[in-house]
Amino acid sequence: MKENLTSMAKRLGISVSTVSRVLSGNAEKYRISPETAEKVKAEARRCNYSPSLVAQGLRRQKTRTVGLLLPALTNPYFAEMAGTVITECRRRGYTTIVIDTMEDTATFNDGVAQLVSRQVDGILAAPCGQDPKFLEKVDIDIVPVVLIDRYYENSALPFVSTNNFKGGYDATRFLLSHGHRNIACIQGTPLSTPNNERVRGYLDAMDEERCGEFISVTGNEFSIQNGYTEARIMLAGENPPSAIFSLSNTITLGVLKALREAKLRIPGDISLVSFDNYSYMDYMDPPLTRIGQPVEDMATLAVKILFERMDSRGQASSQLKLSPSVISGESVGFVKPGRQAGA
Amino acid sequence: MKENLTSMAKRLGISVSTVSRVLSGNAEKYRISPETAEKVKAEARRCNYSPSLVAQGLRRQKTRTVGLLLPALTNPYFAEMAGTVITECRRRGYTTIVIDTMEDTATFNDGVAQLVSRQVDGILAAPCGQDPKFLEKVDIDIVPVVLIDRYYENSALPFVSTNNFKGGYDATRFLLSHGHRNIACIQGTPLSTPNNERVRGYLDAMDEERCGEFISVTGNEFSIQNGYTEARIMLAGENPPSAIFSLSNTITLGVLKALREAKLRIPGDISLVSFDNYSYMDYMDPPLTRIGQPVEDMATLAVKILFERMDSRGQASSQLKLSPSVISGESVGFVKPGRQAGA
DNA sequence: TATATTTGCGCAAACGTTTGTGCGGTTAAC
DNA sequence: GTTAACCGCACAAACGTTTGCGCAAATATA
Repeated sequence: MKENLTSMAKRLGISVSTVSRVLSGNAEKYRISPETAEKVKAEARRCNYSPSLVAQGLRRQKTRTVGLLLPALTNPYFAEMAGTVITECRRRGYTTIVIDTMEDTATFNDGVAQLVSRQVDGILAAPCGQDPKFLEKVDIDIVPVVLIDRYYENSALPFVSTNNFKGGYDATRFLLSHGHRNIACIQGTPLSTPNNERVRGYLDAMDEERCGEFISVTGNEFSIQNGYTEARIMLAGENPPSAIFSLSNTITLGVLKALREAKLRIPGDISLVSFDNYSYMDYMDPPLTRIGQPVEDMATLAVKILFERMDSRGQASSQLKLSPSVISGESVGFVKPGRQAGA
Repeated sequence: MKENLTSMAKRLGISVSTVSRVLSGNAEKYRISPETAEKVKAEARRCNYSPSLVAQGLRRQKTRTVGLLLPALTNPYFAEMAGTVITECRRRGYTTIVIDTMEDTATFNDGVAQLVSRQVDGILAAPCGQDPKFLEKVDIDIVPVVLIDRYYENSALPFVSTNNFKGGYDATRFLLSHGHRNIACIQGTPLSTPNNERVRGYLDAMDEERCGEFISVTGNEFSIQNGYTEARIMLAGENPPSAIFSLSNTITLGVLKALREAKLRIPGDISLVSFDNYSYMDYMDPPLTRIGQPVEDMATLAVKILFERMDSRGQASSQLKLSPSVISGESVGFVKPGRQAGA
């Protein structure tokens, strides 16, 4: 049942090399006669032979496989990314090994080691941890690496990411333009580039508008729980914000829970802008105003760049930040001018 | 930089076999002296050797890899499944190759062929298409297969799925118990087992309550678009339902869009129950009443069964249906008794 | 007819492991 | 002082491919 070149060669009474050459499409290159070639192909069809990609991988030192490391597939943002990457790789005849690193640096490093052991031809990663050294070493010595979503500040590793600064900035400006001044920002893990860039955008916008006194950045995780906790603390404080800028879809769900418990109406009592975009957000109460990331474009581009690097290692390292977009919902209201002027 | 047994053996002045035996933990089995063993291990650490899993795979005819085929990673239901499967496999020292079949039978079959070529040690699949023959053949001749979520009616292939019949039945009974009689069901792809079982549950419940005259099953795809279209048609009809039973999260989003456009209030004007459960549904307008599937349990169990079959091929084929749960939201209202009695 | 070229294909090494077998040397048994 | 048992390791084949090289026969050239 498990056919291989040898068994077919034996049956045909010819050598393995001839069979191999025919089936790998090198018949004329090696001057195999059309008749022989046809016989081989027929036999291959007959016993529906499929080559062992393991053996091929060993011999060719190419596995036609790429590795994908993501922090959490349960996050629909990364799930969509994974879907696109897998499909794009498939289009090119490559299969994808996915590793869910669970936001854990050890698991991440382990995963990279696994991929190297498996001799993948390229690695796509949203890294965990702050130290680029390991990945840089892998990239230089072993196999090309392209980062996606998250990247390292001081590294030449190529990446494709959202322009998170712009996202943070635009979101904040959107709130400012509606008269809000006391705008609180609830962040995710403070160690990741996307988070820090979003915060920087928020800070810049606030500063531009001379709202330094209202600046408030809290939270420490991209999770529902974190959003809930921070929102509760905030609402219990003495000068609660008129608007919240939530840095992820998960945080937003937590915030919503807190607001609902506090019986606050959106946008009547408080306004909300969230990072990330999913169709369900149009059906929430109220539909959310949000910052959409071009997930599909990012994934497609990252794959493209990875394959370019796989083809020829000489490429200049591209570091791309794609623009996010503001998607209007109904979760942002106007504040009467002057109302918050005196803090 | 890329170390292997040979290079290390050469440097140590001993044979490859000895190095191999030490590093694969068979030192004492082959009576390698502790001193030699230590030297080898030290050298391996020094040049941080990691074995080529490709070569190992070829020699051992085991790749420590499982293949996972899913219809659409963009669906958070499958994304969560993928996450759990990947993590469970990782726990056991296996990596996972994920294939997104995009609900396409050809892509699915292709994917299975790929996995076979790559000599995965086991396959986990939510199949596309109705013909179990191919997969059965693979399962018997090549590598164990376990189905997940979707399965074949007349096949001995093991599977783990939700008890979709119960889900459909419970959902319908829930609506019936609130006085609804004219309950419309919007289905997904009519060729998949989950869909058909859910519909069967709906039909059974309706029949039990002698509501045969109100039975209405429409739609043909697990998509937002389908939900939207069918809901619109339904509302334009002459005897619109008082409740809708939507067979997936995606369909539900479409239904919501249609209802909103028609300015119908939930549950005031119309009630809604949806299959699938996500935390965001608690924050919708209104929070949805829904049927939750035990995704994580399913995935964990499926992996468990797969590994049992991988260990010893003799296992009895287990076919499991896990119970779904009704999660109460606020999208179902009471109907005044008798109101719909006369159709 | 003798030489050169081409045609069609097989040999064998290599990719990096694993593992059955066997060999020389030390130690034990008698 | 034989023979037996054991210890520590090396040899080589195998897993299923790919591919450089070369060989014999056929054909072309002179």
